[in-house]
Amino acid sequence: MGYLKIGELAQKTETSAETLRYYESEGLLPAPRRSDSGYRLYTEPDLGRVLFIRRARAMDFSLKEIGQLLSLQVEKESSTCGEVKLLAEHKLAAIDEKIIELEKMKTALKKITEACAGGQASAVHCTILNALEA
Amino acid sequence: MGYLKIGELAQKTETSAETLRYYESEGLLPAPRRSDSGYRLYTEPDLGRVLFIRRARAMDFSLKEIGQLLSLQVEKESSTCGEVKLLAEHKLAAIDEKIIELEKMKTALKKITEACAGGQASAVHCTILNALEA
DNA sequence: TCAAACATTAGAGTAAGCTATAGGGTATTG
DNA sequence: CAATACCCTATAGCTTACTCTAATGTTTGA
Repeated sequence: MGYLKIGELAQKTETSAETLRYYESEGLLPAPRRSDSGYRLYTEPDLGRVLFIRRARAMDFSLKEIGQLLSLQVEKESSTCGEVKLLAEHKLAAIDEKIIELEKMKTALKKITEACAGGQASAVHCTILNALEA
Repeated sequence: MGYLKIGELAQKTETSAETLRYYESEGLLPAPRRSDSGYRLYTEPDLGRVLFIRRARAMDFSLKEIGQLLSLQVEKESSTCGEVKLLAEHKLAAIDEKIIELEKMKTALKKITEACAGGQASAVHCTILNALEA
């Protein structure tokens, strides 16, 4: 009792069984106990770990980075808060860079799109095409 | 005279020869004339087309979308300005969505990062790990 | 003239994060 | 007991936009 089969864990974590096996193959999840018939049997801590992974994924951490976070987590006693914070700050900086890049794109694209009259007019004089050409 | 070999075109457009051949294979660039020895010979319009592709890439258009833009451009007479604008607006919306998502991530990550004391303290009570766990 | 720099092709490899398939065995429900 | 739903492994495929390799031919400059 208390064990979760892979499908149940998948449901609780809004992933798929394939993804969970994939995480295991990538070393993000420990190989769980098996039933006599070879089914994976997961426990509460496994559930927590998968939720951790999903949350970190939602924050755009890569699986590799999540692996680092997880090992820091596992070795909490010997890890420092600073190590964890450093990872988070790097990620924060990367996110910021992405946003800045996208804002630039947005501004440029908006400018040329707003200049475009649109409608049924022939594209011969379309300002968007012209902008991309010139 | 006036023809560019692939390396020259690559240099002028800040791409690589491989990338240009790849664009050709993907139908984004027309198959150019060849020299007697089989070398690709590019013309001015080809240069413009590659620059168009690079600028559109910089705006985050996918190669597929660029293909659409290019065919609209080629059939300017029969295309409407509206068609072009629609593509641009979709792209703009997609960029906006990405920005919003990243802003959310940023906010969440910033919050938990700022709460973290960092430093040499053991990670046992690290607020970042706790936030990801809970 | 001959080496270096450049060109050609077909095809494989890369990155990330899954997703799907084939060919099985197992558990549950009626 | 049978149908169905679930699980297993191993392997291949997907997506995007390149990037590289091997084996070979061509052009250019000293």
